Amino acid sequence: MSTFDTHFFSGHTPANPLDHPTDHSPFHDDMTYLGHTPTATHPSQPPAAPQPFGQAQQTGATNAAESPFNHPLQHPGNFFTTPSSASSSSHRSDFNTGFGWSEQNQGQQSNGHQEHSSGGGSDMSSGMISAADLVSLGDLNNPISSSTDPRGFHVARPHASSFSAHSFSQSPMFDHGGYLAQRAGGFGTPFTPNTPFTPANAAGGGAPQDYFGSPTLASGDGNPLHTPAVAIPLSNRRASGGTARRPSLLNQVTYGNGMGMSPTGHSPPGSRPGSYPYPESAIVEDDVASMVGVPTGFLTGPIKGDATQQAEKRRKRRESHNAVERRRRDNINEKIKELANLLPMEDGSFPNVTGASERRNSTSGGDGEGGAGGNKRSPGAEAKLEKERTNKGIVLSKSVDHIRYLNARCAELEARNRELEMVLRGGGGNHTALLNTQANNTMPGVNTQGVHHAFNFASPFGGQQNANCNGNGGGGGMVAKIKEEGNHGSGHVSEDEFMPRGFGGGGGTRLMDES
Amino acid sequence: MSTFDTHFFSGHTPANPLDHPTDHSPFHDDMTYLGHTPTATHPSQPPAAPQPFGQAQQTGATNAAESPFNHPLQHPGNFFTTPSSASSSSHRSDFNTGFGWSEQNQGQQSNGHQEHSSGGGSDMSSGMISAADLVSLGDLNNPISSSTDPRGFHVARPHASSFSAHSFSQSPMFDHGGYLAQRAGGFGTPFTPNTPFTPANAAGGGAPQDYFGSPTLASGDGNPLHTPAVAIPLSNRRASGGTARRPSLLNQVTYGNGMGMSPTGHSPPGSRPGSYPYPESAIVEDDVASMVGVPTGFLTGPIKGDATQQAEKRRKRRESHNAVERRRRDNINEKIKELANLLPMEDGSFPNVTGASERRNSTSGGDGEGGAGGNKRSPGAEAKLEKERTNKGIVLSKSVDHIRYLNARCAELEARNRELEMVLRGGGGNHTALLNTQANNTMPGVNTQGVHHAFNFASPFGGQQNANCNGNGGGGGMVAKIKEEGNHGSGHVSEDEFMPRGFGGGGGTRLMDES
DNA sequence: GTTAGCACATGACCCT
DNA sequence: AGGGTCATGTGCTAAC
Repeated sequence: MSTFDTHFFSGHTPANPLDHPTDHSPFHDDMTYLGHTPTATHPSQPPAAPQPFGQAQQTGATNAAESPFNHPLQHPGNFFTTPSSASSSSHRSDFNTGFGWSEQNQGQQSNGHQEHSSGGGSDMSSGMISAADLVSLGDLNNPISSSTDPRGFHVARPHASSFSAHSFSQSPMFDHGGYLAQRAGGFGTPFTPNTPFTPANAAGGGAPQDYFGSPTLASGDGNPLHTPAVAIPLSNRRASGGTARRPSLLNQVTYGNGMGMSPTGHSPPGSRPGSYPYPESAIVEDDVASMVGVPTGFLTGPIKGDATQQAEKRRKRRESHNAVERRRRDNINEKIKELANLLPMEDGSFPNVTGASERRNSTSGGDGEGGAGGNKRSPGAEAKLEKERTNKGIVLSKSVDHIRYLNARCAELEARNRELEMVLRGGGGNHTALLNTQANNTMPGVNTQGVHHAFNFASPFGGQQNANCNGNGGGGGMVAKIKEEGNHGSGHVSEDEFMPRGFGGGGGTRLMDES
Repeated sequence: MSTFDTHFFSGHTPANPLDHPTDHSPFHDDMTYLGHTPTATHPSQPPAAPQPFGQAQQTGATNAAESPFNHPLQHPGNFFTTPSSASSSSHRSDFNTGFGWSEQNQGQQSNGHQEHSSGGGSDMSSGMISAADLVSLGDLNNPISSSTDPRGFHVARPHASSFSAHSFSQSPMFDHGGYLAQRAGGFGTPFTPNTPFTPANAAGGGAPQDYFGSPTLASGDGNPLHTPAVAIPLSNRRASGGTARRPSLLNQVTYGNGMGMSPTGHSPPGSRPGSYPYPESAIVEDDVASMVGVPTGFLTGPIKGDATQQAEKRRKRRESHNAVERRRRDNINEKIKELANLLPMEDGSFPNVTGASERRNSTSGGDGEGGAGGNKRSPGAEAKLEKERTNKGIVLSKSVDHIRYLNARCAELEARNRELEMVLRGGGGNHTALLNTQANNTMPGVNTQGVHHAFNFASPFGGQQNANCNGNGGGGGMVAKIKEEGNHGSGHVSEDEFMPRGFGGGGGTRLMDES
């Protein structure tokens, strides 16, 4: 058995019925009805050799080829619609151009590994000072020592950070802001009315240190004494905040309102996101001294020796942790993006197919909707569209719906298969009836053919999810049993009224549990 | 057209072929082969009335009924395995008990709406003081005015917060830490060696204020002057950190090592997570004074008037923003949890089915694996198992795989359907051949029956994803075309080596693109 | 000691 | 002006 073939919950093998006194598991049902052995293997099936995680899926691959939707009736595909787009529904042609998903992905997939180290200069990017920092400043006789990760006072001088050169290739794809411009702009980013004093433009405008612009190590002079003379508003120096944020390539193409963007805001195709140092936060003594308004001498003395030790430790740990956390976030975002790529678009196509955006861009005026919209597309439409497209909550919600749909679809197909095989086996002589009657059944869900009676797939995402991909055939009793047990009594978890901004009932998921 | 039926990318209606000069869209393909009109509607299909977002899915509902896996060969179900469990693969029975997923969800879904307000006392929970706070303290003649969201000094006295009573029913389900104990413990939580001085136990141990224990408003005396006399280590008072963290019910059941847990650490079944006030961060003047070690008088004078104005504004916005952000997080987590519930377990069952955990708990020793493990299950096995189970990255990755599998499965079923219908239509007379030969074809992927030749579903998650749920029948050319276009050239986005900790190749997704 | 998981609060940005 | 989304850094925890 492979190292990776470990089963976590495998105490009871499916072959052992003793472990299933009341076996609801669909596992034991007859999948190979009429001798048909499915060949589609589940991803969990083969004990595959260990693979790099990021390569487990092919983001940006032929998602359209995976599309289960081919019929307009079956797949309106309005996966990415929003309630806020209600006003634009009258002229729908406003939104059919400039999607550019594939281009963005192309830009994103260039070079995989990216090393990044913090610059040498004083770390301006994240100036959060914790209360602990201050209390230890004022009350050094009361050290916090019992913690497993004791915090000391941050008197660490700016360091040539050992940012550990973690490799993470993904870039966050859900950046809806204009950080790209500020980041990619680097030094030259001009001040804009809306971005008053970010570290990026602060460094670019006045301070000599290049904390964000350079992807290489120690772009500054490395002299820790070079703390910026200009009093940078420290509201932008917080560690936990929008500072030192990596650009997002997803919106790189579509986002183009130019607000605060330098001409070089768009990084060239070859360039990479994540190529910024992302310096970790570190409080410099001088900074603190100026912050609290006490003379710098207050910080000198025996304090410094101990504090620097602690601070160095803390700093190191913080940086490492930040890198780990960043990788984790990137991974999650990557997965969400893959999910988004697996979801069908409004027209049933898939976002990553090459040519999809070209199709959308090509003949925007040629629609038959009576060109109400015409070309009066607002400049932010694409960005908005992209936002809706890449909203994490929406993507996840649609993914849930999509899986449920696919389950229902599989169940339907299997029922149909069983039907056909039964007829073919010679059970019923009504071949022509089977083949013809359903052709006229254009209304989904009102199927009265007799076989589908156990499953109403008209609203498979309604209250009762009896979509079992192997259908359970005529034996719908088990499904109903599970349904009654698990659903009505204990279901209905999410009761809040929360709806993310861009999320439409557009998903079309209709709940019948509300009754 | 409903308000929610807006199409974002709908400039080209599917009915208009002019918009698709080179139409890759599977939309136009023949889905109703042989007159079979699929009834499974896509979630995006009906222009449903707007629904509360959280109700769009039924978390914890009859997920098992949606299972597409019925055959052991087709679904090993080792979705939640990890490489770290390699050592335990020899005695797999160690991990087959105590899952308790359904119970946890039951506990989580009790009452939906939860109002929470910050307590009246001084806000101890989050004591982060930003650099901006300090710079405005020390350099008040240099106000930060250019920002659209200027930060002032936090001199706001503890306030009966207008925490805006946002309702959010979800609770975070991915809390792998022991926060629950500390939180639920509230007052009585004893000090533990590893949790030196959290606000919770600090409040419980010495300070009279009940900042975390009470779900109701202003559980303290409400007197803002009652700042704690004891010098609480402020390293635990940071806003951006683990403070004021809501408990997670997902691990509530399984997490039981008792580390730092009060006897009442486990909230009763009827109780709710999220019933803690989650006070927003606010720096009190006295706190700051004590923090920086300057006399309180330092903060008095003309400073206070201006600062309080600013601080109040900031505080309000911060609280609102935090609430919004919290809702967003909860929503995302809720969706991920739903995805997790849609994923099959190792044995093919689904986590939320009532009785699943009982099944797992019932006869752990009855496996036929040769009870190597026996009962030597480590106490943290369940927690660990639960962690693996609820790892966000794993869930998302598995979801991607699962969708791809379902697509492949649908395509396979449709091909089979087409096959059967062709035979039934009278095309080929080899009824028996069709019905019998595949029965012996136990090796997936080596199907040589002729119809499946265009699609090799043996490794549908390999390099080329040609799993189209409507199969495109004999016209596999289009799929191949898309494949060639979109995949090899622009695919392969994720190239990093990152693999989340608990994630095994256990997912089994094997990539063939590596060649 | 290292790595990883999570929730959290926050700043920046966006749109309405 | 308010609400929303995002990335970030952090503290805490567990596991290796």
